[in-house]
Amino acid sequence: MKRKKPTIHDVAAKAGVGLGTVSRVLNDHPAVRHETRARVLRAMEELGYAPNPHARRIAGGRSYTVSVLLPFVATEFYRRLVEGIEGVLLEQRYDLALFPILSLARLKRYLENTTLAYLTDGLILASYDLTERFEEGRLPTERPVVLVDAQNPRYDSVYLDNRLGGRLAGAYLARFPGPIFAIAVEEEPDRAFRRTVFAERMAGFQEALKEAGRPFSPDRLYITRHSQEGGRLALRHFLEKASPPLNVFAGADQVALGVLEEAVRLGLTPGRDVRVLGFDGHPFAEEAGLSTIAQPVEAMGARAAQLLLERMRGYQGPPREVRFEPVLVERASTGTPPAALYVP
Amino acid sequence: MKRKKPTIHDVAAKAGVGLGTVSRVLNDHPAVRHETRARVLRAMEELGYAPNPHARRIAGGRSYTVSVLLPFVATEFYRRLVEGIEGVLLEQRYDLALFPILSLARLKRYLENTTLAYLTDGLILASYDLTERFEEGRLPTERPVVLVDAQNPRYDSVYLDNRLGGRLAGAYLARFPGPIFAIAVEEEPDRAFRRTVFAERMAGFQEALKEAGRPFSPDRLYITRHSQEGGRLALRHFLEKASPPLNVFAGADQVALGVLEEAVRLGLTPGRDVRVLGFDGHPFAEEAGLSTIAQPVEAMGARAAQLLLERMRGYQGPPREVRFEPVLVERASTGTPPAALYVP
DNA sequence: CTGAAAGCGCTTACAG
DNA sequence: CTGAAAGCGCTTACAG
Repeated sequence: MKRKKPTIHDVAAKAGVGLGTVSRVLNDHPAVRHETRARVLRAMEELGYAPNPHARRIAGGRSYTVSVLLPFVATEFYRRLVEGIEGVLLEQRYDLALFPILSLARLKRYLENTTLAYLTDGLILASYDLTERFEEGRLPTERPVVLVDAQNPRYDSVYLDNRLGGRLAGAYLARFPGPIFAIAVEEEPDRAFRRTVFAERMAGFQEALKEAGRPFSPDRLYITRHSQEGGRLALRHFLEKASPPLNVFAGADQVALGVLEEAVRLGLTPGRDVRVLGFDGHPFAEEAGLSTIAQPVEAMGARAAQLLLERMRGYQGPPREVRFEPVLVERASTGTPPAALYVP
Repeated sequence: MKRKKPTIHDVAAKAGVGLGTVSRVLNDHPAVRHETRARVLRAMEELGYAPNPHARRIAGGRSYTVSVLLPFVATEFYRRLVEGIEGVLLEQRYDLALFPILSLARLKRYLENTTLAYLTDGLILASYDLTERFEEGRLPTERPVVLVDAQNPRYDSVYLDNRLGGRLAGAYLARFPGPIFAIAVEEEPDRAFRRTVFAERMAGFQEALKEAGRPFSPDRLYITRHSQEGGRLALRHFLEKASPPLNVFAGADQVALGVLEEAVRLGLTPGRDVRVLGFDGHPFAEEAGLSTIAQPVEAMGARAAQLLLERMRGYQGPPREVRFEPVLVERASTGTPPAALYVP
């Protein structure tokens, strides 16, 4: 019933060419005549050929795989990031292996030389601040490493200017009447990761408010974990301190969504009684009509993958820094027409 | 500086044996004299030899890898489950590849024959109810499949008796004076997964309460997402309906933790003013002194891995069902001495 | 631009 | 119990 999977030999025979030629077609080698390539491609098609990645790995002496180490938090941010990385990698016939870092012990194990992650040609490390965990702030690996959503002078780093995002948020909300509140997101203390992005957002936010002549008072800050319910609690808290209309900057879209949810539950009108501004620009924010500071997460992932690919191909230059800028997107939750871009 | 990694040839030469013998030692083949084995092992040690998994895969014609497909939710439950699975797999020199199912589209892609997950020798599917998504409730793959935290008559299934867990909770809380409340956990509607475990827990809970002569009234149920803040909101809600002391069953430890947190914030004493019972038996529950219905997650994962390994080795019998039973663990949050096991 | 050959590092019958 | 050989499905110089 099930015949054996076709191999490169079958393709070569069918196309009437040598093995090497088939391999070249597979690898997009330029030195193949157009017509030959077409013939090989057709043979593959007809045979239903799919290359065996393991054979490729042993013959090529590489793994054709990139490890992505990321915090074990299932948020939309990482979904988008992985999507961005994967897009670039698959195009180059690289596989992506995900290593959720459940603990620091596990991160170290990942880097041991007997482990899967180690057998990989390069790694992308997301959101991890290296300096505090490893000696000299270097990972114990000789493979190329690229950081994303993090920064370190020793590695190529792709990151968002979170402070600028906070500034955009502050400058924007300062235009509205009514008191201004903010929700900061706090990480679980027992995580292997400590992120500074939320603190940076808040710092930029307070900076901009001050410059606008509306300094932020600390008692208008609510701190919660990264959950929608956290946003609900925050709004309740704010409403004990002030009456609508009020303005809320949430450090993450998901939390902002909770503010919106609670506002509606309480019979308040978002965009009028409660103006809500999120941070992230996730797709669900658009559906919810949530104004937000959008970050190009997929593009950041893609860029990180490109930098890594270059390193894996031998690029030896000094560490590179790629800084992305967030953008304010206005929607109904701040009472403005949907999808309009705010240009200061 | 960096010499080439040693191969099986180097080991064979150093130990003064043939290639085959080294391979046999690697694979725990019984037909190797004890002394020979020791010699080979020593040679490996001295050389710092580590087998190349890719070579193994192509020579053996198998991937020596198991795919674990699981929902993209980073909870303690999945951390424990993966740990249990991995323990068994690594022992047998199998690798584990994690595939977080970000969407249904992605699940389908995982099963396509060009994709990584497909190249695997078997798969473990966690928490997924197949029947509603695929024709005839079968996955489009010919590899062995084992379900864990889920049940389907067509596949080996390893699961917890969640209803029993709910019953234990109900029978236990019925012993205490004061009103009884419950918190049900709801899944995000847009997830590719729909889990029935939380509903089963609640059904068992209400069943037991009824049998105890203390039927549960629907207005004492609060529904929230799986977050600690959800527990905080729930307790606030309950306190609007009744005064302490009151009893709360939370469908998940994390939510129960939020109840505890809020109780303390409000100056109430857990175990006296508010009795809280969780569900899961996660390590953090012990630290928090949280009474809970404990499930042996690691053991469930390990069992699933064993069943799969048997199938991969050719076992052809009919689908097997392995049912695990939860256990009530009493701690301070219900006012009882820590770590005592409740035996009805 | 293309073919034939060597080789990647293992596993697996097959003899002995 | 053990060795020598064939083979897994590719990639990569090397000729031409």
